[in-house]
Amino acid sequence: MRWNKISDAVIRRLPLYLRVLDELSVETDQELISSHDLGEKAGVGSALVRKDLAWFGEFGKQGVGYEVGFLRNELRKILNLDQEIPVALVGVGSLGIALTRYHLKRFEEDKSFNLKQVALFDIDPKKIGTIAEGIPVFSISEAATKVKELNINMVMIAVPAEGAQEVANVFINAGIKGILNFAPIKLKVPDEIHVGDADFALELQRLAYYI
Amino acid sequence: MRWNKISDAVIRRLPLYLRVLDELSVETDQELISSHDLGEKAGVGSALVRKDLAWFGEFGKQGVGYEVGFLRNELRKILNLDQEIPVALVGVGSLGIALTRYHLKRFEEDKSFNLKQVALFDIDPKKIGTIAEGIPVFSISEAATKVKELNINMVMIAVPAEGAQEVANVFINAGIKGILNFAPIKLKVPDEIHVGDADFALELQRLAYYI
DNA sequence: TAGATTGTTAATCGATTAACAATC
DNA sequence: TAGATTGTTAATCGATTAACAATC
Repeated sequence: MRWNKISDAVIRRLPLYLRVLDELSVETDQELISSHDLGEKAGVGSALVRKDLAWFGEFGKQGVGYEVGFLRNELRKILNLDQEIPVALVGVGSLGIALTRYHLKRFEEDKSFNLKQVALFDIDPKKIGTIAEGIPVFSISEAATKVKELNINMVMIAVPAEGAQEVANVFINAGIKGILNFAPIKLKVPDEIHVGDADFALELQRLAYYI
Repeated sequence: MRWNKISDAVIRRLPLYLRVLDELSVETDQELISSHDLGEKAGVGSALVRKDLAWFGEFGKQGVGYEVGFLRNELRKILNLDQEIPVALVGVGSLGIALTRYHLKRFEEDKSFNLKQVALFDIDPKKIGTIAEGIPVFSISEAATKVKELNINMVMIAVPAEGAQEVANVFINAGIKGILNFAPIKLKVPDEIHVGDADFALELQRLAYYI
């Protein structure tokens, strides 16, 4: 990476900060923010905010704080969100469709959300070749071709648990770098592939503990 | 709680272990599992598996391992999943509907997923009073009544960001204990309320860093 | 100048891992 | 009995917080 081995705990908070800065620049004309305020809005201590940002540069001014627009821009660059990132989704079921709609809405509304959904994949012949929510549905057998053609480097997997590992393998072989996995299964992937888990059932079960 | 102050990091792994044990008892007739194997399938070190479980009791036998069925049962009890837990969802948009379908499927297929969706809520008069996916849609103004009547103690919030905090407030006042929040906003809640964040856009943005 | 807030170092806190005696 | 694996303690590792000199 461009900065050597910054902890994932740090990276996870950057989108949180970015979200706060986006809100600020849309909803207010506030031009400066302190680490204290930014932390409060993001749910993070102010010292940690400063430490996180300091990994990437000196973005603030002593006695003043951080410039909202500038910091927002820097965070976008760090997260590669200053360019449009093509993303695909596999599994055109009701969850897949809903995620796609939600994604499209987010892409329209939120200027920093530069992840563009460009392709859908499924195995159902009835779905392949159709257009869903304005996005073409391809066969999973076309993965390698389409990943290259459309420059896709991230996929969301929204297929049943049984198929998820196989789908992951196919797309990893096709050359993608990141997976957001909605299936209730622990994917086995090579070290260089990053996986985000988005199985909301796990989270619900965790919350049940505290009832 | 029944065990005093066990770290949330521990609690988060329990549903992971439970998922592995569920698979095992459905797909194989394996009756014993070692902390090593359980850890491998859950993506956790074996020492940590033993330490996590040891917080709640002595569930294993030296030289033998853990009984799959027994441990599964114990984990269910610990997570309160040995009883049906009534859950509601707020926001009957396409995301809400998809989550509901997914939830219902999961509830049918997965014996340990004892979280039952019993009510939907929305503000749209056209939706209120209807039945979606077999579940009645109530007005958010009925929250207090329905939460008591149906014994709801967890809600999933799938409304736009602008409305999420207000919805959270209403349901917290109605007496719920846990929130699974799909809206892209940091909810402010009292200490005793537990919130799970399920904004998949944040996770996608994180993954973008590693491209 | 006086007040505020950064960037950074040192101190603390918590979580994971290693190791091993106990024992099935 | 010999081999395996637990439960648990001690060691390590990493992440967060406190504190403060530098400086806007």
